[in-house]
Amino acid sequence: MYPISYVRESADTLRAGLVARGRDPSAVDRILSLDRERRAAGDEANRLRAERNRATERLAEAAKSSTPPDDADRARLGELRDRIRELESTGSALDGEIRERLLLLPQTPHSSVPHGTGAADNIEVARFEAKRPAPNAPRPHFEVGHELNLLDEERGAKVAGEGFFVLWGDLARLEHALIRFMRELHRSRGYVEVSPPILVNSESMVGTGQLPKFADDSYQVSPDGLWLVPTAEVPVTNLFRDEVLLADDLPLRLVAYTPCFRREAGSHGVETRGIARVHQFDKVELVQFTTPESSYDALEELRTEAEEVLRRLDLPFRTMDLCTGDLGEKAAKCYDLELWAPGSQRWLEVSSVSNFEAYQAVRANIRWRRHQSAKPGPLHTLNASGVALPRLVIAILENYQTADGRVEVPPAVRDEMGGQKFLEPNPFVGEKELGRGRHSRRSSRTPGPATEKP
RNA sequence: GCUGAGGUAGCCUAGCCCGGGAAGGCGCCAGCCUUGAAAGCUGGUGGCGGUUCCGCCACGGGAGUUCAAAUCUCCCCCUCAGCGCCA
Repeated sequence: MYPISYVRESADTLRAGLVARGRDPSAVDRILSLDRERRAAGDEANRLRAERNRATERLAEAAKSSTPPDDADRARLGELRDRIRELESTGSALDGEIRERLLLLPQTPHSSVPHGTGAADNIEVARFEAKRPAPNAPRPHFEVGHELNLLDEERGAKVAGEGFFVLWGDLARLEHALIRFMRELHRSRGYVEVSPPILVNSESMVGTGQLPKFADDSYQVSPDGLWLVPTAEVPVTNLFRDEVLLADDLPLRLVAYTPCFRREAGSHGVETRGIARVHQFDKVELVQFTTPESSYDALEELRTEAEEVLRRLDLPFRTMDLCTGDLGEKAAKCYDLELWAPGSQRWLEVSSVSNFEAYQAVRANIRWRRHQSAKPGPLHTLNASGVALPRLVIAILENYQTADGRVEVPPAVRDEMGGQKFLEPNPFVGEKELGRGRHSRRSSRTPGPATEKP
């Protein structure tokens, strides 16, 4: 979000940013014209209030000295009150509409962002090949998961609904081991751990940009109207809403593990198999608060930090520099980290590394000051997944398969798994095998949409 | 959830009963003094708009009464204490 003063001063920059994103630049002009209306109403109200205050002073003076009040003043004041109320109510209606429109203006892309219209124009800026040999004829994660009775979408659907899943036995253990591994990694590299609320109020959702535009993407809980967080970014960034940080506090590096909840409205029917797109998942998230001049250094640091997770797990991945047409609403620049899933023959986005510049700081009123007597101004916020779990689990199930149908535990988390080298099958299955209901009649070898190999 | 007390500038506090220009202290900034610093003294120190100066807004948020609201009325939020409930 941009302050109205910035829109007045830098309308051309904003229009250019909208055009680069393939959006209509006239949104800026609509705001400017509402702003002119608003200021005209404000100026008139201001003049009338000045007149009112002077008449009121005369009446107050008369009351004090017990001289008779001027009836003309009283009559005029009645008129003024009505006219001022009128102007104030049109003024605040205009304020509301202006704010609404400001909240919907996307962040201007940074000058280094490649121009383009969609995902095809994103630029690969890094690629990592695993040191261990690629598996021979790998199968998709859900097949392996079902075979070992470790992955159970059927009971997830029964308990909660389509798009929910259950991990059993060693796969649940693996997930927790990965969470602990990532938290410890980031903590040891200077990130302070924080365990935030995962229900948040609407102000927080506006603060980080989920509202008002993306209300349909999140779950709202009745009867209190709180929201289940779609990412830890929301509660963690909002920790400092309406606060002023000192330069000495910056950069502030935070790491948080939370569940995340996404309605994925509009994506029904896609990716029904497996756990690449689900309504509830776990994620380790990194958040940074920085000074405006250092946020692009912080962006590279966060990218390195997220990539380090994948390197240590020895998983093949590539890093994409998102183009103007694919860049999220909030971000001035964004890298996506994509893991290669050889069983499904596709790239899986496991991390978005974004610099929001002042987009969130203005919405959430998070400020900093250079020294104690300096005027506070908006700081810059950034975040990176470090990383999202279901897709990481997918990549492990597909990259760590062995020829005899087992799945190896990545060496980096073996200690967290009591030194265990392979995932053991889950022996308890009830009357039927886990996860075999809906999909059991399908072919046992159905790779997803193929893309290029790493 | 109930009862009570509260919310005033970065922080602390007066004003509220009984309506009429938001006072004071701390902190911070500048100046004076000083070799330097402290102390002391003087001034400044919320936001917006036009800019020597002035105007408007601002007392948790909103609505109302009134010529006029920090002050009276109503609704909501938050903090603290006691009680209740509770993993």
